Amino acid sequence: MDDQERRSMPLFSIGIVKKLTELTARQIRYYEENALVFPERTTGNQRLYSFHDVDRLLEIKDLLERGINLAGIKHILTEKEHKNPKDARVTDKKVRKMIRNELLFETGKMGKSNMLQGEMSRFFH
DNA sequence: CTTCTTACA
DNA sequence: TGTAAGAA
Repeated sequence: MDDQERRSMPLFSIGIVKKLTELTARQIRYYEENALVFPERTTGNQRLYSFHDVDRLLEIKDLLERGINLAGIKHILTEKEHKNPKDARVTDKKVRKMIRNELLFETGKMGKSNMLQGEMSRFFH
């Protein structure tokens, strides 16, 4: 099995992930509700996170600390998946640009409240 | 004892 | 987000 498979292997309980990410169980579950991470489940319905999931959570945590909301983070992560179907990574330059735009959006410097998904997409490109 | 879901401050 | 409840 290759690296990709290993990184996607469901291995950690939410308790381990809490320690690894420094996030609360509440947050970890909440981000799942918002489709930011997709942990597997055991037969007993227990969540199992992979290295990939942990990486995503750390990224979410970082973005959150930069003042970006879940919607913005979702777009950024979705963009990365779109641009990186496999491994190729998004340039730091592009990430900074998306973060800057998100911050502007948040600050409301361009009339926030109800920007539609379509506009949001164009906004990020 | 840990985790899950649901609901409420 | 935190936390309480009751179940698993």
